[in-house]
Amino acid sequence: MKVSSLAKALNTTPDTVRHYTKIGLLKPIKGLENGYKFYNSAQQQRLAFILTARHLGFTIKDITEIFNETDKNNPACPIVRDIIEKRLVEIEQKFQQMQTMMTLMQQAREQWRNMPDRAPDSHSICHLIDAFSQTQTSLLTTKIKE
Amino acid sequence: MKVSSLAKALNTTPDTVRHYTKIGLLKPIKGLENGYKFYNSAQQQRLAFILTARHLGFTIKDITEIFNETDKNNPACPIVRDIIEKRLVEIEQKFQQMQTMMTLMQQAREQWRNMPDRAPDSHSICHLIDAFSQTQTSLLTTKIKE
DNA sequence: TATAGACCTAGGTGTAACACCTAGGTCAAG
DNA sequence: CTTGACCTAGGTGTTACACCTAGGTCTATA
Repeated sequence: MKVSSLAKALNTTPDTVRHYTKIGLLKPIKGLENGYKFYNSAQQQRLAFILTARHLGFTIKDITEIFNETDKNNPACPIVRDIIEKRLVEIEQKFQQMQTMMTLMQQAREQWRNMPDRAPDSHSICHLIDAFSQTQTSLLTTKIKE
Repeated sequence: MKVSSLAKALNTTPDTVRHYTKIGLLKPIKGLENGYKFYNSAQQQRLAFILTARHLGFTIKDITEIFNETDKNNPACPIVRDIIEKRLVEIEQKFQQMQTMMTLMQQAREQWRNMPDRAPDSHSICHLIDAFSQTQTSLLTTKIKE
């Protein structure tokens, strides 16, 4: 199989296949005459593995480490279990941060509905933004708490 | 104010201040003798603005566009309202995607608890990962639906 | 006054995982 | 024989900084 057919078969892009090849995750056979790369079914299996792992939040580095073991016939399972724990901690944290930001943005949108447009002046570049500065929001929080 | 004191004052890093300066968002005055950069209160205001906008999910490009207007004394409010809408759509979408991935990862972690370690063989690199391949999961979904 | 320690500069590199572009070679069909 | 679809290697762009380097500056102290 050549690049594009492999990509199509596994529902990804030729560029992605080339990328994985370039960084050594896939090892096609190079045609002697024209330099074209050919992927056999073992390589197809590898690509399928990579795509699934990426789908599960594994990084390219993670996958490289896994292949380092499996290529020596060592089981990857222990590493895989470790990795998912790490990546889950990370994603859960990012998820929280994202939610926090999203909520703030939604608050801003709502609050701004009732605020007029205003030209910038010496003490404010844009009062909409100003209303959400750290100092302003802490004042707000304080007020709410009172 | 020099770089570090400005950074400290607004609770950010000297590198961030230098970065914003390099890309033209901040315009300090350069000391003639030693080339040190000095930030006045207008620049401090700009930095505060940038930090708040970043906090609200605005990109550097967004902020650049805003300054393009405010520097001509045009109101930034209409742009600001537009931007938050765009960024909210984006973040809400990413949030969903992230949640989907996170849920899948959590499912994997649970499911893997009951699965043994296994060495790689010719038809499987790691059966834990395999269990979540597109084809496998669609089979699973099908089974569940039946 | 010499020096150490804290600060500053400009400029470069690294990050993640590809997407996209370029210039040029290859292949199959009509 | 040409056209169109495919391939190659290699380079750039994306985001917002963090970090590093080599070298100059400032200040307090011994």
